[in-house]
Amino acid sequence: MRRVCWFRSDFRLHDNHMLHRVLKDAEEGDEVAFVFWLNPKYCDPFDTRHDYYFSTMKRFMDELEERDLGLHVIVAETEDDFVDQLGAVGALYFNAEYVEPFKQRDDNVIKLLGDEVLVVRLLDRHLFAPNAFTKKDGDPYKVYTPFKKAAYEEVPPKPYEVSRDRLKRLVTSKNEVPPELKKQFDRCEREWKALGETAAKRRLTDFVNERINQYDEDRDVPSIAGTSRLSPYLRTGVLSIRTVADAVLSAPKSKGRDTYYDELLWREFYYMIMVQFPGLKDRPFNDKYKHLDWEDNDEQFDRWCRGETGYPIVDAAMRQMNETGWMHNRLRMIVASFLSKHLLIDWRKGERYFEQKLIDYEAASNIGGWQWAASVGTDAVPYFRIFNPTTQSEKFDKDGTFIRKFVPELDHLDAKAIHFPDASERDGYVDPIVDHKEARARALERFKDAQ
DNA sequence: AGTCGCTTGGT
DNA sequence: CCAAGCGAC
Repeated sequence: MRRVCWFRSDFRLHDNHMLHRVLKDAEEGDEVAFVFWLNPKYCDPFDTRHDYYFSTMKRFMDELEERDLGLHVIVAETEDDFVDQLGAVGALYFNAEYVEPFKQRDDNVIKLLGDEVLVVRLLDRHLFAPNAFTKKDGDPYKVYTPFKKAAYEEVPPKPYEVSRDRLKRLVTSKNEVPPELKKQFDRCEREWKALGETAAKRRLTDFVNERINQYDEDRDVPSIAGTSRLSPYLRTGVLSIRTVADAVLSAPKSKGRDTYYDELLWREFYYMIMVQFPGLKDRPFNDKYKHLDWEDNDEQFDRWCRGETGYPIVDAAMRQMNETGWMHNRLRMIVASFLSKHLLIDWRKGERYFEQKLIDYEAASNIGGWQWAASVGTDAVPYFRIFNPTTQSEKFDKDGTFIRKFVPELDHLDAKAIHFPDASERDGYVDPIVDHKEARARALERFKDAQ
């Protein structure tokens, strides 16, 4: 039998549910093929996240080749065409996606394959199934804390073993780089550091050994590497969430460790919410804010995107994302609060801008985070908790180290002035596009109207 | 996973 | 002046 493993965002050989399972199922005389569907539709416009994704894929293919394995790449724009090009399939294996449009795509492919083909769709990208926890009445949780309590009762799954030797014996596919893929590889210009499985595991080990104990405090300071910085690996599947959880829970108990594990559970929570309540990319969880009167100000939105709001911490954060494809989490909260409260611009525009730019974009986490910051989500920040960007800056970027890095025109200012330079100190920098006090009052009023 | 404005009690 | 405490948003 020909067993096909369909790689999507899971560029790794270790702890891969799909690979573990196919090796378990394969019998004498079977062959295993690795396939990848390249859909040119999703490659334009080619932004930083594409650069990161395809650079990661290239690295993965190099690693496969070293082991005498390879990826059969299919170029197709429709599910029909993809299934046609799959060739003979006895069984199809893949790690499940639960969020649209990917779930629908997978459903369509399964349908086209017909009843003759064994389809094995596996939980891999998360620790727990999206329906693993429900309240006593059977409804899904809508509030994080009780969800977390339920999740703490459960032991997360251990990493899945994948035998390299058995892979080598069974896998017959070889690397192929059709012109369309070559084109994407050629468009990659960035020098990404630390791509691939080995680098990812090293970063995990380093975080768990050296930094996790201080995570609860250090994670809020954008100028230091206090966070795990594992999200790009989780996004591309270079690192498995089980491997992460296993390493974290094996570390000595500490406040930092528990806080970090809670962050993994926030990731589980938001994905569970997205599965249980479809459509949240386009509508707020809280119906009350369905018709909130957002400002339609393209100029201010563009200024926010470019990092030219005149609030140094906001601009530094946006420039970090524009330049590197990643933004520190404390800053994600600050810029999201600024867009949705100070500018009163629809959170969906910000969510989509993040989608375009972030190399670690996960729909559920991003949408959950945006709805949280904009106060329109489940278990969101109350609308009257409005971040003061200057206060946040003074608190978490005390001496302005982070601002100096991404807004060099302010580097000459001292640690006091840099958080919000006054008119005489703004030479070469933009004036603030809104007044904090006025903007705050306007947001309070607007949200109050919707109560 | 807030901030503001006010009071109180200190210099 | 300023820190700490508090209720309100």
